Amino acid sequence: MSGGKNTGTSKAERYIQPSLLMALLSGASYGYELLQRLPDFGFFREDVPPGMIYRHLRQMEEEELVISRWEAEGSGPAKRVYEVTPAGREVLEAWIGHMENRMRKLQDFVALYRSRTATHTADHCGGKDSER
Amino acid sequence: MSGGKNTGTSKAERYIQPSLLMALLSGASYGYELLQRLPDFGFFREDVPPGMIYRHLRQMEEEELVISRWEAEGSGPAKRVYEVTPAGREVLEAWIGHMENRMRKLQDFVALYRSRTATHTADHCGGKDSER
DNA sequence: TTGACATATATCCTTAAAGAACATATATAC
DNA sequence: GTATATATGTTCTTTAAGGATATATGTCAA
Repeated sequence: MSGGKNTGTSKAERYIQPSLLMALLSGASYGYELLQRLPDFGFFREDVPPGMIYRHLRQMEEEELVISRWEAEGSGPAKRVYEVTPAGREVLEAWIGHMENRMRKLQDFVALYRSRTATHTADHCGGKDSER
Repeated sequence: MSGGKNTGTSKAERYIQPSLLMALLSGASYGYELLQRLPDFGFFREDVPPGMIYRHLRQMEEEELVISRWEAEGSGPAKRVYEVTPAGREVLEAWIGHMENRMRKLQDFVALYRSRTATHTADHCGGKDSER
């Protein structure tokens, strides 16, 4: 087959930025650790491409959503430890609003679908919420 | 301005394919009409780039999610009228499942945010599962 | 002490999708 | 017959994700 037929589940939005901000909300962290914590937020599969994380962290620092400092203490090579700024918190808050808005739209869409595909075989069309 | 600072609301997923399938669910239609109906589903702004719609319709036909026929009746130029196929219905159903899944993840994320930013000014820090 | 391995960060390249501009064709009204 | 609204289609550019790879450093064992 040449096509491939991606049935239904195409590439979804990753929400990388809000996930990173959320992770940093509970305390400073660094790229390598964030790599392992990010999947917990639900928007990633198990393996997160490292380049993407570092790229985003840099970009976020440029936008002053986070600040970084080098930390040489501890074992292993030095880490660049990031911390979220007040501006970062605001942006995360905005992301939350954006997500709630998105949730509402998804809910409306699903509800519309349900109402349009409701089984019309019953003798009466009583409630529209006869689902499991 | 050099930076740009896209604060919080970056480019969101458009859900073009499910929107098109949904629109066709209630009856056959064609590109030019769909252009005007798509914003009703909430995932588009007012103006939908026409090229995008035709591109998607074509691709969906190649995947056999829709079928088209030329219709010369009526006024104006001939229209390519699309109809959703059984396979298309299945894919829409899959999209709905995907959306519900996404909704759940968004809900979890927002709930997590709320729990982490809850005002800690209260006199006790009870359990970690004090969610409503 | 040196070689292997885990940790940690950074850069580059390719691909896929969106966005936008542009091109084509036809029927109808004037 | 010419202008305009309808209708479809193509092409180009930009952007972000995904993936591969490069670099550097500390730890541990032989």
